[in-house]
Amino acid sequence: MAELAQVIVDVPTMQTDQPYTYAIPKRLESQIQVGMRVIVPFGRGKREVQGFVVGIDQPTEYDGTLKSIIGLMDLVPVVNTELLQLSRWMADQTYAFWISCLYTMLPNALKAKSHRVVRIIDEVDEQTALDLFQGADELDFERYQNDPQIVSQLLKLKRQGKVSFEYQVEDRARVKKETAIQPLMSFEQYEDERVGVRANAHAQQRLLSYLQQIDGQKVKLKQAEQQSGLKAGTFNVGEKRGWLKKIAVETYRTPAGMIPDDQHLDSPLKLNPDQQAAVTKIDQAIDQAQNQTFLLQGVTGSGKTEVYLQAMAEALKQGKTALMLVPEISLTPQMVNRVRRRFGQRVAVLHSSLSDGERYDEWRRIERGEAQVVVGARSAVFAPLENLGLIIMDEEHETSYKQDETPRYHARDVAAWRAEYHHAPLVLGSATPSLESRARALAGVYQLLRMPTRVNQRPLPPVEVVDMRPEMQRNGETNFSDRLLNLLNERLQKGEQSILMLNRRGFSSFIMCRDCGFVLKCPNCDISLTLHMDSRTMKCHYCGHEESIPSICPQCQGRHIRYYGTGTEKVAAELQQLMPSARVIRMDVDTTRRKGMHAKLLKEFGEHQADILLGTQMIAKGLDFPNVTLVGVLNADTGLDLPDFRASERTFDLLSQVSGRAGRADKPGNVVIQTFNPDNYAIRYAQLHDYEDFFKAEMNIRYQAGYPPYYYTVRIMASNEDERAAAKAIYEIRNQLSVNLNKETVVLGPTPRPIARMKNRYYYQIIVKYKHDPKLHALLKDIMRQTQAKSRQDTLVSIDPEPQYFM
DNA sequence: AGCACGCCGACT
DNA sequence: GTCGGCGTGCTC
Repeated sequence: MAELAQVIVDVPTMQTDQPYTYAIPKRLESQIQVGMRVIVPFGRGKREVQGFVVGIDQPTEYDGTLKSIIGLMDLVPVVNTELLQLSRWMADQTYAFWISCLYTMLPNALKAKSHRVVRIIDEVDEQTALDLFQGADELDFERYQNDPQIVSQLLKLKRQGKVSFEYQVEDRARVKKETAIQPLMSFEQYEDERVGVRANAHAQQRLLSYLQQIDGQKVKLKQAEQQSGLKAGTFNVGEKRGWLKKIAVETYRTPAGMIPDDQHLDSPLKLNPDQQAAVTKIDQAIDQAQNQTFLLQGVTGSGKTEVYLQAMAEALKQGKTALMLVPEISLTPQMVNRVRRRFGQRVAVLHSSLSDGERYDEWRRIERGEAQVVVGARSAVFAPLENLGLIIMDEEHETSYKQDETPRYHARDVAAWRAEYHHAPLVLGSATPSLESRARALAGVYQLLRMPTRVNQRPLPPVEVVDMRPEMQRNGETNFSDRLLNLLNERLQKGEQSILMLNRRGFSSFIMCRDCGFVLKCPNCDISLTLHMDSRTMKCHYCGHEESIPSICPQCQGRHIRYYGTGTEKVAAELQQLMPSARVIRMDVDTTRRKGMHAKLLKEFGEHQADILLGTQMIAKGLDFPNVTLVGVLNADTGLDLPDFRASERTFDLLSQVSGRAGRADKPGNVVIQTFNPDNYAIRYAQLHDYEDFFKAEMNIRYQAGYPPYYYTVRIMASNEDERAAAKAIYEIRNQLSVNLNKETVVLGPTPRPIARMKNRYYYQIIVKYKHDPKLHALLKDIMRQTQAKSRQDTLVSIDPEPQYFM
């Protein structure tokens, strides 16, 4: 019988990042399983925390007295063997705490919420009893913890032994219940009941017939009302007469408007030879349970999605499950519905816009095996699918697959791990693969599948690059070249639509004093504040600091404050002036913040309620509007000057993506790219739709400079409120790194981060570039351990393997 | 993280 | 003398 359990406790620190051994009380022995959440006492006080059972009856070195597990949070493990193993691996790879990795894999609803409660255990004088406790015998500590006076009073009472602090761990995972009716009689009994009902009580007669019809089955009340056409009141009468009873049944919160229609599924489309070749290869790997990684490189419009769908169908046919990852930004209703119409009820969708409850429901459907196809963004890579037969990652080059907070995992690596575990193929799809992946395909590590032609045989639209420098000289400061304006007007007359994209990467609108050059900066961070016209405030994008727009320069008291930079609002205003009759939909973080707004705006545009869709990067992906024949990029190069070796790659990707957006149906399209760097190679090759030559040029640059994919990289960051302490910490780390590493390994820095101060903390960083350095991993883990332990002087050290940005 | 233990200054 | 400040180290 099980006696000991190894538990990872919910205390995310380096010192507690290890299993703790607990005794299993008799009453739990038969129920407890690895992967369940438990409540355990932890620490000297009466603290209770949530933890995960990661082992049962494993040998332990610990020989102190063991505490006992208090209770189980789950009836069934929430983490299966695979995911438990994965979490362990992920913690190791990302230098994160095991507990953080476990929580990252699970829906938020399973996170513990612990409550501190202060309870009176001895006589307290009446005054305090009234003032503090308002006559009750306990109070919620969380509500008063920010009031130092009350806290000190409570602590005093505690020292006197009159109150105790207790913990309650609360499970937030709520299962939604719905009312259903349960028939209580047999067909014949209902027939007998008819006698006692007046003949003109039609509703009751109909209820009896309905109850006979459903033949003892439970039916949800809402559904019963619909099916029978009876009112809720009639069912109440039925309850009183003892014909039926109302019960609560478990149900799922189906996200609004997403109810899949059952039997009217789409059939697979006919494939062209390229698609067919790709599907055949992938199917083969599924059938033979081969852990092969494919790089599916297909130009925009080459029909990658159809390849995914048919490959997933094959996995299902084999009785396996399939996982499809897409960037959050392309998880549009259009895309989701396409999958739903192919696989119907077997699909679960994991959006970021789901509420915690909805997400938990979808997760449970997957976990119970009710859904065999999962579509979702980054974190869906942890979907608890069993028997995985295929993993697909669309737009594999997207940077959003890497989480930029701990645990800093890359969904591609997790997907690769899971594919290996399940002996399943992994398909990475993109029109513009990351250099890393394409290089691996070149080396034969991945199998390259190409789809160079578009499904509709239509050539990619011609791309015009407009040099904005002469435009500015001619027309003064403007966001619109004459050429673009002409084309826009032309579309407007023809009743066709246009998309305008504003590249906002590393870019924001700010204000500056024309007299003295003063720029309003955040008091906590080293960056200028961004102008937000909708709320008429200046905001900091890093810490959220907000203040009003000054009308007088705080430095020289001058009155010539000017707005600089370009936001969608400003462009929309200019557009309105230049083309008064055009109807414009603006799409950016401000207009889409509210839930459902994103979809609503797109729907409006799709219904041609507007002529021009103006937006930021978020409009670049996955949209497919047949009536759009013009795509304009207002400022192609704002990302090019950033101190980031991937800047060119990102610009190329972005321009390639938008270029595919025009003229997909039977109308020819135009693409206009406005830029101040018309000769830049990223822009040139994007204009020519030439990935191959871009790849070659960029690889050459990476080779020269020693960047990925020729080198691996790790970023080490140290931060502190005190700048000197942060600097000191990073130099100490630098010293540790100078020993023991390979000759080929390069340590860059330390340097202050490009944004050196954020949220009132100073940041320093080191970048390590290496090809093969077996000692580095252990050394970095060591650095983590030491820096966290070292009397935790408010210095935070974090390690980011393969950072997406160096800034 | 959160708590106890422990060692120093300023109060009933 | 003690109350209570925070620095230090431990949590099965």
